[in-house]
Parts: sequence; structure tokens; C-alpha cells
Amino acid sequence: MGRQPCCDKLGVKKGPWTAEEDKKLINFILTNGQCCWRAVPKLAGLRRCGKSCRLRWTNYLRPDLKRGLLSEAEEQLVIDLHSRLGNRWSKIAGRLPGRTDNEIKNHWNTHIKKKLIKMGIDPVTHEPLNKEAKAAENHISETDGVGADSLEDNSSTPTENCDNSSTPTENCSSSVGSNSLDKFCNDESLLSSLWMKDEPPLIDASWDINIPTGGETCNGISLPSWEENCAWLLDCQDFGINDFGLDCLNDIELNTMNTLEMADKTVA
DNA sequence: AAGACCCCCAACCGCCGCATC
DNA sequence: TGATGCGGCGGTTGGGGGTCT
Repeated sequence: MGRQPCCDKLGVKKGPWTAEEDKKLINFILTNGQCCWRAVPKLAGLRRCGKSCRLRWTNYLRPDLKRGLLSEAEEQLVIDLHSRLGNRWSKIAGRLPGRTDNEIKNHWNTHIKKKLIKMGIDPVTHEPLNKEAKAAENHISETDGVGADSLEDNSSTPTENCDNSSTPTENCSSSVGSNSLDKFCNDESLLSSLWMKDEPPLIDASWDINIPTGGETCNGISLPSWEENCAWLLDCQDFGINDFGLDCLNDIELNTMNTLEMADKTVA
């Protein structure tokens, strides 16, 4: 017997989300938190697959998301992490507060890849392109390696991952012929903060408990403020703050919103 | 002005790992 | 121990918008 599809294909809507659907999903999660995604569509009154709801929330609606292009620092961080982890976008995203794996993956494919090629660096191996032919010859004989896995375990420093890799993408980037990347890799304070043992996943932190107040930093990258994150939602012409059914917010959340509103008025 | 082309990114698809029974 | 359910991940796609001719 085959596996059941993740959702009942009949009557399930696909394609771009409407403002109305977003509202429903936001309302539901603000009220109930993130629980069983499969049940979310039904409980929230959405004709969507649970998977689709999860994706929409994590990639677009989550209030702790940073929006806009990746900064130079973030880009360099992505490059470095990719050289160590390969295409494990969720792991990479976990090191970039406010960024999603989808966003990083997209940015990699549309911007960074081209940039690296232009710089003469192979985006897969992070080796200089003219070395690729030689590297390919030698690669077959390289079978053992722990680089990325040991990184995931946070059991060693980055420089300790440089010896062997099971795949080209997991090679240490120390040999990359990019001055800026080398400079970045040699930023000990930044890197040490990235590879700290027992460091909790950044992205996985509960957004509704630790609402960033703005100006905070993580790994040297500034976190978005609650205000900034709400702004884009509130700017949507189709629905304003009340349309989200914010009456379902708890006191803390409402206080936060009120404080921000007051601050807005003060600044204005 | 309009058609062709390109770029970007939100969303989908299929697979995998883990938990549970 | 295998079947099943679920969440999560990474690859891919398609459509909208921008640019070029």
C-alpha cells in the first residue's frame, strides 16, 4: 500500500496566497501557536495543504523574518557556511537570524553563484575555477571525511574541519582565492561566535517569546525589530492591523504593539 | 508601443528521517 | 520489525515584473 498524500488533493487550493488566507493563518497561529500543521488548514478554515501553510508561515509570515536583500556580511557568511556545509540551506539559515532557507537558497542561486563565478571561484567546490580540473582528478581518491558533520555537532572549531570532506562542497574554504572571503574567515571573533558549543539554533528560537526590540545583534548581524517586521504586513493595502484580528493577541504582544505605536508617534 | 527575453522568488514536489504503533 | 504519519529539507518550477530590442 502506498503512502497517503500529505493532504487531500481534492479541494486543496494551490498557487499564490491571498491576503485573506494570510490573515487566517496569522490569526490562527497567533491564537494557537504552531502545532500540528496537518490540522492547521482545517482549524484555520483554509483550503490549503498543511505543508503549504507551514511553508507560508516559515518563509513569509513569521514576524521574526528580516526582509530585503542580504547584507554584505550576511552574504559572506552564507558563502563561508556553504563552503563548509554544502547545500544544507536550513543549517545555513539557522546561522542567519531572520533569514529562511528558501530565501538563502534563492539568493545563492540568483546572486552569489554568479558572483563567485565572476570572481573565478567555483560555487560548488569553492575552489578557484582553474584548479577544478586538477581537483576533479584527485577527488575520486578522497573518500573519508568528517568536515560538515562535525560542524553540525558543534564539536570542533571551523579550522578543524579543514582536513577531509566526503564531498567537494564540504571542503574548507581556507584555500578559496578570495581576499574578502579570507578576510572574513579570519575574523576570529565572528567565527568563534558562530561555532560556539551548545549554541542553540538561532532560527528555531520561539519568535513570540523573544520579540526583538530592534538594534540587537546576533553573530554580528543586526536583528530585525518587531516593528520592522510588522511594518511590511501593516503596509499591505488589503488589510490593516485590525484585520489581523489582533484581539486574539495576548497582553504582552498588545503592549509591544502599543509601545511601538507610541514610539512611532514620538519620533514623528 | 509591443513583443521577446531575462531575472527573481514564492510556492510546489518528492524524498528523507524520525516517532509511533 | 515493518507500516504509517508527520515535519522538514532541498531541488525545481512557473509566473510576474523588469529590461532589452
